[in-house]
Amino acid sequence: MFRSARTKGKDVTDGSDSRAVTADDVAAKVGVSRWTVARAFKQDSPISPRSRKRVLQAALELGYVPDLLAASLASDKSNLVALLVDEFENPHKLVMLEYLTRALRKAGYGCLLVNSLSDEDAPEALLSASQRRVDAAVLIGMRVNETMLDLVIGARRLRKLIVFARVSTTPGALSICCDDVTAMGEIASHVIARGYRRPLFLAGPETVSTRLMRKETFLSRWRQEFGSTPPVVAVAAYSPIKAYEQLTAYLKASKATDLPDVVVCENDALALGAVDAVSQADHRHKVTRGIGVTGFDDIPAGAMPRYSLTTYRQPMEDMAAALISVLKGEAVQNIASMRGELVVRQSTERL
Amino acid sequence: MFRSARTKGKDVTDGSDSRAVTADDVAAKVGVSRWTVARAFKQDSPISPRSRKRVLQAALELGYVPDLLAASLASDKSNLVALLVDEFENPHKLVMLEYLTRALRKAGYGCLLVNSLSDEDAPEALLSASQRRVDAAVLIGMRVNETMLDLVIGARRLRKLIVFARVSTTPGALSICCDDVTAMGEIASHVIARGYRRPLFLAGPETVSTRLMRKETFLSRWRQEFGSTPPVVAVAAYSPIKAYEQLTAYLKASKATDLPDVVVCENDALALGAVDAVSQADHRHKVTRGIGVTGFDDIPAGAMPRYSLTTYRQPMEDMAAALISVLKGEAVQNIASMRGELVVRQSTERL
DNA sequence: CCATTTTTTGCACGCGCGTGCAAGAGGATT
DNA sequence: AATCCTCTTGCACGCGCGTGCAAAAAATGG
Repeated sequence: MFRSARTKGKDVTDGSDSRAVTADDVAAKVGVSRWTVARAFKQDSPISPRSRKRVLQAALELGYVPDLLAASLASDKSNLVALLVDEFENPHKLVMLEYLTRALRKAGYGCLLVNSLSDEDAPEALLSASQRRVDAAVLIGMRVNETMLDLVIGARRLRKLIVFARVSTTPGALSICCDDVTAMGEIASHVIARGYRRPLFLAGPETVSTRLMRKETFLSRWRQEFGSTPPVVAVAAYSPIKAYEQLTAYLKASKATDLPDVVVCENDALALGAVDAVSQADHRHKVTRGIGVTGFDDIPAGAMPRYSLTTYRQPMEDMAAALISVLKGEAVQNIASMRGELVVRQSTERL
Repeated sequence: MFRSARTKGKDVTDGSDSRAVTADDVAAKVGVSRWTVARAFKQDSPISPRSRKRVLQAALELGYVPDLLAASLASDKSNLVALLVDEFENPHKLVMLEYLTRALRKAGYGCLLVNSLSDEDAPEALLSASQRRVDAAVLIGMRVNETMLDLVIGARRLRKLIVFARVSTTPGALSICCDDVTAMGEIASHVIARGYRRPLFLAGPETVSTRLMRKETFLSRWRQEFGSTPPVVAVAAYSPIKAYEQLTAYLKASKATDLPDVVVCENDALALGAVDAVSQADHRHKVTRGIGVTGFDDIPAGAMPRYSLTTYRQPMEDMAAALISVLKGEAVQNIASMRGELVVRQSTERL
């Protein structure tokens, strides 16, 4: 009862009252209204240079920064983008995360990373993202699922659904990726030019890889060129280990005359395993050392001298930039058919 | 002027008005108040089973889910955790992200992934996270920086600062990691037991690795055991390539009699490069094939037959669980000295 | 059947900031 | 000096939900 008026003031002694400083505090200190403070923090808003300077100065002293949460609620724009990832075994995911988080942060967006625990969990993952009012959801190397679409279209919480690094013809979902057909065409040409004639295609899980045109492209190109269809091995997951195991088993089971002379892989994760499988000392006396290998993605590990993997680099920088443009509502050219480049290394060097 | 009252209603025809459905909508449909709707979605709240059922049913039909953004603002609890990552070259980062995002999501937290672009950028990264009112910021394998602490302590926006997988004695920052001393002790014992006697320690960037006790532990243990201090090579970054290059250069420059018989690495990222460097055909006629290598982290690539790396696995599951406990405000035992396990593979098998 | 307890429901107020518009200040013009 | 225009500032209202408490309803006991 004896506590005087200053109890409510903010100069309570040590300032250990844990309330965060708001725009009102800054406004009071400078002697302007809260809205002027807000203007000082927003580019291109009508405010006198003098006021802005004083406000920013005071904000600095008080340690004020605008609360994006409140801003999101009020403006109905969160500047938050959900990144949905369904598996973390493929090292390329880390590369994508690096590029995306970098680009998004520079553009002023926050990233909500959502681990889509399993396939069935995907819709729930998307839902949990939408509950945070994200401006867009980006599926990183994931495919869209019917339930997910219903969710998006149904409850209108999600403004944009973007499929990154994978084609998607699903209406309502925008896809940012490079042109698999052209890319795999380049790989095929390279393989052919190097003189390989008995390719084996190493694909990912059937259900997933149907979405990638890589296999189709390679096979049909080969048919067209040589009239025969190369064998295909479908690996159970995009993981080097699995690829290693399955390819090793395949090689062991093959007759010496049926051995491939090159293994064309759907991506680098598989290719790393393939290189390992191929470079084993022997497979029941069959020499596989000279077998070539190609990948797709150009992950850092592939550049190691030990792998030295011939692969195809997707234009990540451009793809990330395209994402930003899409978020800002700008139109983007060739958004689903960007061009990358073939990276030739020793894994396709004939001995 | 002629538009009647229904203009404002929500039965405008096709429902294409993009406003998301709120608790009020559900409440109206069921014939209860908004608060009852809220209760239906919250565990352990006083609500009759009947009401809850009806509300949830209506919510399902309308496609309603609570808006976490508004909830955060109102409750001053965002259930959002910022994950700060400063580099994406170390594959172990992906492993950590997987464990953390999984555990956090299961516990009902969202993850804000922030790419701390550079060392100087770290404070700003942290600031940008705090602007979203995160309940905690987790530095993944990053070290705390003075400016960051000021920020945290100064503006009281950040409730918790957690350093994951790295020790930190900084007051105000809580560290969740395994006991480097014990861990490296096990590695040292293993190396000694295997009969290696001329170790080389491969460390990361000087400024960073001083925070890790691994180097110190190994060196002092060796001194204690044999009275001599092993040589150290500090690699410029935790990247396999860099490690490969620098170790290769070192081996080339060494006299044949000075070659190490084992390379003890600060982590797997370095160790992968080390294995590659060591297993080269020759270094100016010096045979390095038999040199052992040890790592730290147990990244997936190390398990590949080609590397088959002896390493130390951190108890990621427990560490993630510990993080959850910390977030919930529970006390955790041995939070900075958890136990992992030595994983022995062929890279320390004497020929 | 009424008093009492327990369960269930409703509500005022606030979280921190954006939007759109109107009022005020300052300068230039006639 | 009065007028007009431009630059700058202030404000009412709302975003969707949580908190704490009070009112209402249902259940219990005698």
